[in-house]
Amino acid sequence: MLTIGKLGKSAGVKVPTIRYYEEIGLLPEAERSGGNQRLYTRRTLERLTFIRHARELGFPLDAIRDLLSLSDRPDQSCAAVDAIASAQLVAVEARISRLMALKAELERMVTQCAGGSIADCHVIEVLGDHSLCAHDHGAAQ
Amino acid sequence: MLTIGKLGKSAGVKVPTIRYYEEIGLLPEAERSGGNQRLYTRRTLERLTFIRHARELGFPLDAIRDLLSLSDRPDQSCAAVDAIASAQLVAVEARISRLMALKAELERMVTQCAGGSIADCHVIEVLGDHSLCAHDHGAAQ
DNA sequence: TCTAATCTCTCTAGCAACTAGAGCATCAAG
DNA sequence: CTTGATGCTCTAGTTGCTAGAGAGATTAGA
Repeated sequence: MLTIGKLGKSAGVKVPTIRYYEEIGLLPEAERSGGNQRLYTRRTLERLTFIRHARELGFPLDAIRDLLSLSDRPDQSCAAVDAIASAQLVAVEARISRLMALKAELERMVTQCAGGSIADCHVIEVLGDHSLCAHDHGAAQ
Repeated sequence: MLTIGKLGKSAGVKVPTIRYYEEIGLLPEAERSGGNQRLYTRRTLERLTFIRHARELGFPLDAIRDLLSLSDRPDQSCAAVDAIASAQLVAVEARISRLMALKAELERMVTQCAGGSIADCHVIEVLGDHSLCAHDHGAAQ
């Protein structure tokens, strides 16, 4: 059995985060030692590692919750899993394309800065007037 | 003078957001009508438009606060402005490259999904084991 | 002029996904 | 047996808003 600290270290997740995951029901309530400390099995380590990896891949906790409950039903079709992952892929692609537009605009702003006084600063000017933008960047997130 | 609703419509910012910006000191406290309703000048509309545009470009509110106070000192050098914009550019670039790694990994996961049962699902498998990843994606965001 | 619809006001609470800190209790090592 | 690391619970803070309650203000139409 692992204490919360060892579990955190093994999975690469901070201790308060583990308690948070328990609180929101992403991890089951842990067994307790005589002194009321949480004790975990290897099974929970796997589950937490899964969560951490999915978080690294940008999945929101709600999606992870769904993925976890799906992974507990190994005999079912993985279509639902595929749908969640595909949705995440679409979301990531959308964020990338928005960020590319932002990047282009920021580069234009910065390279056109003549390094003079703020009164002539292209950056300030562009920020004050969207119509000076070359690209049609939408709202970021 | 504009009411908060008209100001919001003109600048493309929701009414509660305007009040929030006032609360955190990003907008000055508005004048009030006899009936205690906020009244704004064209000057505030410009300021709010500036804020909205900077937000669309992904600047955090703290950076916007700095940009605004810099833009109030037109005679100073725009080096500080440039630094803020460049930092934002770097941040955007970093997020893009992280997202590209995520995208690659998600694509790999999704395309390798054979469409069978969850027990054989590549997506679930990869999520549970980071060493199956081809790319070294870091943490998202 | 009255009234009904639409603003606007303040206040609190909530979202995601944690992080930080206070003030204790417990545990392992020496 | 003590000491330092780790653990516990609880509250509150982060970012940038959004939603809702319940009340007052304003405005357009009849």
